[in-house]
Amino acid sequence: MNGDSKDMLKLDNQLCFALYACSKEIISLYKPYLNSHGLTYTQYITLLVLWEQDSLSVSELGNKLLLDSGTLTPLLKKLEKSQLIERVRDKDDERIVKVYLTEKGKMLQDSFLELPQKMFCNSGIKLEEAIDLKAMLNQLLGNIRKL
Amino acid sequence: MNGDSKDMLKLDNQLCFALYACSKEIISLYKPYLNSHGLTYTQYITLLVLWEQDSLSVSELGNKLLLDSGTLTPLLKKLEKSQLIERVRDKDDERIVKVYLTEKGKMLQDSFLELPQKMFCNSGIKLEEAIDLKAMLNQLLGNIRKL
DNA sequence: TTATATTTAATTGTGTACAATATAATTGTA
DNA sequence: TACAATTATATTGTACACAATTAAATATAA
Repeated sequence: MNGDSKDMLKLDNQLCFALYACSKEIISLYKPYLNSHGLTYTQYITLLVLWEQDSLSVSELGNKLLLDSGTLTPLLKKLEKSQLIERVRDKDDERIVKVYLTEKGKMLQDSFLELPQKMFCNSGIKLEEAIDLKAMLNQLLGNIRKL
Repeated sequence: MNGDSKDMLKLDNQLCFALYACSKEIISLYKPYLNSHGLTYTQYITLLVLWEQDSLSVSELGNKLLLDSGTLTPLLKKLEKSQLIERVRDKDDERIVKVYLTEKGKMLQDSFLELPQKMFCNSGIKLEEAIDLKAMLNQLLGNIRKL
């Protein structure tokens, strides 16, 4: 009984560590591609959201990316400094800062159109498995965020 | 064609983001339990390894946890300050720092014996799914680390 | 309408992560 | 034995990540 409990505490039996490690390792596969454009992974997924829907507020970005203003504010300032986005305080509600892609930011999307395919190949995973895996992750994420 | 490429770039189609988000959210479920013992998640998994096998070097810990000395050195110093471990430079090879659990560090394991079960319930995932999910993650991790 | 509450970003502080570099100890080899 | 190459850890610098707090703007209620 106590032995079972100790077994469950082994690193290799931790689903959470598998997630944590996998996440980091996959992100590290992105780095060569992203670095060559001066981007980090977090900056990249922020751009993914904006390419899909421009002119979001900081909190809307945070809701989609599951990041708070403590992470996003400095990150967005960096993207602004590299002239990929603009941060504009909303005229109607001055609490809100809206984020807009610049022309340079919009154009940058073209450089990444092939990246998902490239990353998929790098991962060496089968399409079926990738679909299953993502479905399970999304369901798990849904469970957690309902709490 | 171009439309497909843009679809693939949507955040919701990114396996990597699902992993990244899931990892963070599950870790956040651990926080209440860990904080009450003054631990972070990374400190916790470091202790998991040491509870399984005491007296590892910094690089051995790093190999298991997929962390480098830049992360581990300050983390281990914090665990040492809270008297859960000791860092001892190896007599035979002075390059090596070995990490030992203190009595207090060994005892602490008892406080966490029920945590895996608790976390599993919190996640709301089915046992079968958790097993499948971990198997897929470990295989993916294996693929990546073979590159 | 004025006081209170809520919302939104920004700031501060702590703790990872990791690349790049530094330093010291050890090993391999001419 | 010297000395170059390697190994192990530590340090530095940059960038998240998030809790807690602050501050400003807006909404709500008495």
